[in-house]
Amino acid sequence: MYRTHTCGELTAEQKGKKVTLSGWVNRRRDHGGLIFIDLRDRYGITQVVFDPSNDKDSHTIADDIRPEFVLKIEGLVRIRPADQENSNMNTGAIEILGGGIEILSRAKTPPFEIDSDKPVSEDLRLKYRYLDLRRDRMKRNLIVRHKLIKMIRDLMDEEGFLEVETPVMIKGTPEGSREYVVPSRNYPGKFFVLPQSPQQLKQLLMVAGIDKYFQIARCFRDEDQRGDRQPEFTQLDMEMSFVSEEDIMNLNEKLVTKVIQEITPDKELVTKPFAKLTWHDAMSTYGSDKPDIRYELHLSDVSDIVSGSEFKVFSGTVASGGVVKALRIPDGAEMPRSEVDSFEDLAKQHGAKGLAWISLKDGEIKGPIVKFLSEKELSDIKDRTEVEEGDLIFFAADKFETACTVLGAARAKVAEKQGLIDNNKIALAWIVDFPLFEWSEEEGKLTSSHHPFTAPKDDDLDLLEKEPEKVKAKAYDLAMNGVEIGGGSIRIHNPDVQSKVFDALKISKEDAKERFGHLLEAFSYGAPPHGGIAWGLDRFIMLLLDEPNIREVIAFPKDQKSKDLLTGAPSELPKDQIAELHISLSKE
RNA sequence: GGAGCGGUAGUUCAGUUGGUUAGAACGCCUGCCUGUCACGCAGGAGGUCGCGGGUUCGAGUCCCGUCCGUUCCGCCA
Repeated sequence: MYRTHTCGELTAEQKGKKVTLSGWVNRRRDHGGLIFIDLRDRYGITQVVFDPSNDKDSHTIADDIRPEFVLKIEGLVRIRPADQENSNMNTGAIEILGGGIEILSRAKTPPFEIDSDKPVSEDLRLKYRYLDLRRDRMKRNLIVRHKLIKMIRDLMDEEGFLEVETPVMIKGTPEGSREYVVPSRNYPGKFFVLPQSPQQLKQLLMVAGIDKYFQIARCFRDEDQRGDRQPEFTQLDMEMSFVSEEDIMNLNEKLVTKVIQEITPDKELVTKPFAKLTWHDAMSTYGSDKPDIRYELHLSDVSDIVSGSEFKVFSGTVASGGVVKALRIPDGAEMPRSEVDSFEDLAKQHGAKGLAWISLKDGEIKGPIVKFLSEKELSDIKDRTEVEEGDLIFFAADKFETACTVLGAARAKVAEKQGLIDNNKIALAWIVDFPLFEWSEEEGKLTSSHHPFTAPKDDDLDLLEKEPEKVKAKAYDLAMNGVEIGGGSIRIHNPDVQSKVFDALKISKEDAKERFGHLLEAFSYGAPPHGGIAWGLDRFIMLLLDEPNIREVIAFPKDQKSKDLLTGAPSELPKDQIAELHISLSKE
């Protein structure tokens, strides 16, 4: 028998008991006479002491062992001597008097210290992920992740949902993100793809009458990575029949709230109920469609004030249908020039041509653009932005979305710099009334903001043909502390509406049939009104654990170039295997 | 595809204006130590300064190129 107990459970209650523990050597302290070994497993750490006067042989072996050796240790549980308790350890009241030691496995010196929270570069951690996972931080993250997913499964079950697994090899329907492609040995020139989400399959389940479906679903996207994106990631995917937007939001609000309260009881959920913002208001007020509403700092719209201004950058933008937005930076007037420049760089990164500013110092308005603005304009701007002595105001003049986004980025940067963000708070906001379509410069046509099955608002149905860009969607995103953690919609179940949407997207009937025929046909056999939502589970866990990126909550993540540094994937395949798949590789 | 930051000992980093033998901490190795728990003490080993080229009497340091990592933009229905 390898163990009678784990390394995390022994207390004074087991005093005098003969026990066997197995685990890794966390640390060894050799006092010449006494040798202390901290033995570690998934559950905790227990101190073992080897005393030559008690057992000479064990002491001799203990002398030879090193960190990360795997040991089986037998011994007696005993209370530590007075004043020798360690209150930092769960097992700190006791120790094992080592009476037998077997080296189950020797270990090389690890490339980084396991028993330390000192930073280690991430490529090294990923290459030796199995060692990284021994460390407290990652162990904790995996445990929390497990708890959270188990809790979700239980809650969904209580709500009457059925978990249904959907295939991971599906038909490619190029629309949106790039798909990972799987060749098929039996069908030359034909391919499966991995799902970006189980979207169409869950809608088919609604047609099948499953009514309330959910799945902890692996999804795949062959796009460039970010701190909160991975090529494969996990969604809590759900779909319901006979529901409204409110039904779905209410249910999810209940779930999210319960999970947060259970998993992070120390955090304060400051939005009860969740905030609800229209997409337009979120953009206009916070400069983001996933705003962090833990702090104020609102954008103002000064378009009307400067529409007739001599400053052509402003008046010209308004004349051509754009807007002029303003962001007040508290105490920004003392900002060094270099910092103002850094905001301008940020603005340019987000598509702005520039970033104008004025400041209020000693009761006087200063700044390079002041001379172009009239007294009245300046005083109206002061009133509108509620600027105070010592503040600075940034202006962005551009198309609505660009102007808002630019100042939204500035807003986030200011909040970060000025420490306005309280990490013990959680703020959740529903973002609703998204535009159904958005203009794609690249494709020169409208594309779906969400996906082509998203239902338009009932009131906007008349606009579908004439002014599709004004149509709002029955869609909703959930933003948590400035991160999008979920999104969904009511789907179209009416063939007429669907075909109008395809028209607006310039998807021909043939095209639609080729790509979505299976779904459209299914809808012709009695489709219930339905809708759903998907959470980005990794992101959600990341936020709850205060981790800076999604990789910290995934056991074996890819790096930013979508490589697996541990196994070396992706890798080349033998020529005959390639040939069998009817693929030829282009030569550079 | 683009931009920023980074790459120096096993690890995390420092390295001044270009100047002798490239340092620190932790880790590792050896010895001593019977109550430590980040044990302590003494000693030691350990470096292609990512790679290639250039400037220079002299390059970790400056220039060019390149590779890798990371963050952001594009992209992500």
